[in-house]
Amino acid sequence: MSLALIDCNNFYASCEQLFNPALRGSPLVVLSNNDGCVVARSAEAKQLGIAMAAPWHTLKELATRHKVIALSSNYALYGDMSERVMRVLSTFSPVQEVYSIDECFLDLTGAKPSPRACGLKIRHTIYRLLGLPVCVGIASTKTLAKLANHYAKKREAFQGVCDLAELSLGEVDRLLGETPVGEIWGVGTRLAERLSSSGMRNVLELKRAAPTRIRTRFNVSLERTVRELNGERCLALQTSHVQRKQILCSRSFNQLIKVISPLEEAVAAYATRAAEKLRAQRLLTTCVVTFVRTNPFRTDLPQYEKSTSTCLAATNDTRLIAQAALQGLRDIFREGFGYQKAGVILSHLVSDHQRQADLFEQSQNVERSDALMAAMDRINQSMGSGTVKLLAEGCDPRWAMRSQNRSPRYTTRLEEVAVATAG
DNA sequence: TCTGGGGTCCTAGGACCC
DNA sequence: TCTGGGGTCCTAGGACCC
Repeated sequence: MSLALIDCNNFYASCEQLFNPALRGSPLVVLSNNDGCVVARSAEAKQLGIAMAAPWHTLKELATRHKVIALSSNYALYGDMSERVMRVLSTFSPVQEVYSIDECFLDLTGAKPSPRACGLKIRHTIYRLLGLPVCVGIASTKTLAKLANHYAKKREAFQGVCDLAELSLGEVDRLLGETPVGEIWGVGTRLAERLSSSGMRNVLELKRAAPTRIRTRFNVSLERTVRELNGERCLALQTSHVQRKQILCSRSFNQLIKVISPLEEAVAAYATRAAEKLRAQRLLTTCVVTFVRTNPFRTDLPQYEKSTSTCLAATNDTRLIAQAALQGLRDIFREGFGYQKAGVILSHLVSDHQRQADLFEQSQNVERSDALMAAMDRINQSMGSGTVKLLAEGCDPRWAMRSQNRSPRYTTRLEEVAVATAG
């Protein structure tokens, strides 16, 4: 079996450079919501030693010195480019798992003339059609394909496509021996530390560990990882659309909030967004969680964190969901803290065609609710998000996040569309 | 002094991913 | 001053049952 992992290089940064070629060749970073952390870096920014997820405010001096360009994230643009990439990739194999916004697995078993040749063609095609660079890792399991992709990116000799099956066992083990254990998919900083102190510092050392022993000393997930490193498939491809288990909407504020009224506006707005996502996925929720927290980095200030959940008869009505979320907020709000973040989680989701008749609810009400929600969604889709909204969201959201340097939504807003110009 | 054993379900929290 | 958002899975521990 040949599983391929296709991953776009520096995806967000590459998207920005695609629509604004003047950005090419400069160190470029894309920032998270609220312009908080670095979430993508161009090759030049990586060379400066800028780490993934580094807080932007700690990099200001370095950035000024090296003229680093920082853009706010533009998810409308990245989401649209992602769809195009996935559509092109789907033509190379009937078996595709879209794993994240910038990567997918393809089953290239039996590809002619070889899986690696197919990988090279994929790379060439995506660049020709969409202008985005991708790398391809190929192996017999997902965990190994992820590693192969890492080698395809890091080692020039592979020319962007690495099929571990084309290497000898000795060559593979030499590569694994040179790779820190933290590079493995599923091994984060905590596990890497624990593995290191148990004498497993590189991938080869973990590969040679006894799976059952790993299970007792660590956990079942790491046992699967060890088996996958040895070519035993434990993680299946998720080719069909899997139903979400929860929908979350939360944001940090641009300043600490001390009183409840702006929190209420924010929670009403998050509940509204979450309900929109719920309807878009044709789901109903039966449990609404509201949470708030202070800024954990401000050790000089008193800390508070609390969540609460409310059960509902299955619904997708923004009004009911917002009402439940706001009631939750009033239950957990405490005076005397500076709140930095709030959020709404919808869980215990069910499909909207298995709505259970509520004895106390007249079906008429459900129909009217459905019609109202559909009308709101239509208006907001055609005339812009927030055209129709709950009064509870407020009209002047001073708590809204920063996004000071977002590029135009070149591909999804007519008034911001990219136009090719001569010269 | 010695206080069953085996099972299920739920929740909170941790760790990880991109 | 400024430290993301949206997910998943696993585990431990408590409550409860017979």
